[in-house]
Amino acid sequence: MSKSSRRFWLMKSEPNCFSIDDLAAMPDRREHWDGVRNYQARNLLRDEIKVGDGVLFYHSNIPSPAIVGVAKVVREGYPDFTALDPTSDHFDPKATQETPIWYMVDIEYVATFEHPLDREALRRHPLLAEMGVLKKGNRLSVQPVTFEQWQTVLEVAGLPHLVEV
DNA sequence: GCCAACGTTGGC
DNA sequence: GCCAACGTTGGC
Repeated sequence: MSKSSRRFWLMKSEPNCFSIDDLAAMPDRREHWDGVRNYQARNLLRDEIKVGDGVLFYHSNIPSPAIVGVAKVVREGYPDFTALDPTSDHFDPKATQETPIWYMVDIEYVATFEHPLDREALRRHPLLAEMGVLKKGNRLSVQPVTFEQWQTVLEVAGLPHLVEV
């Protein structure tokens, strides 16, 4: 098989909450992507996102929102235990062991861009201007990215060798 | 801080 | 099942 079946995603995080530096600083450079409380994103985490998929790490809710680096999926959808934890900010009283409702995946740090790709840079590029993250009102915290967009982001970021990582 | 867009909730 | 009210997201 010449074409791999892996897919590509963009995941948003507020860096004040969890940044790419935080991911890189984890002991094994891995962390679970918890706290997603939107059904559309939940369905992606539970059903679509597979081990080996590529992740564009996006920092939101800051003066200059941007794609700041790359990660990869190392564990597929499993119940988001923070929904069961009454002390968690992400606690959901409707979630139970039997019906967890919310799911998460684990990702592993791959690289940080020397120069983050901000929204202006994305808009400037014909292939990237179509990305969901640029669309007005798009609030999905996990969203699909095409291979072409993935490849282009890595090329623009000066890390073309990571396209196949 | 503003506000548009969106998702969820709950009365009816 | 409709829809208004509300809360949240997130760029600017």
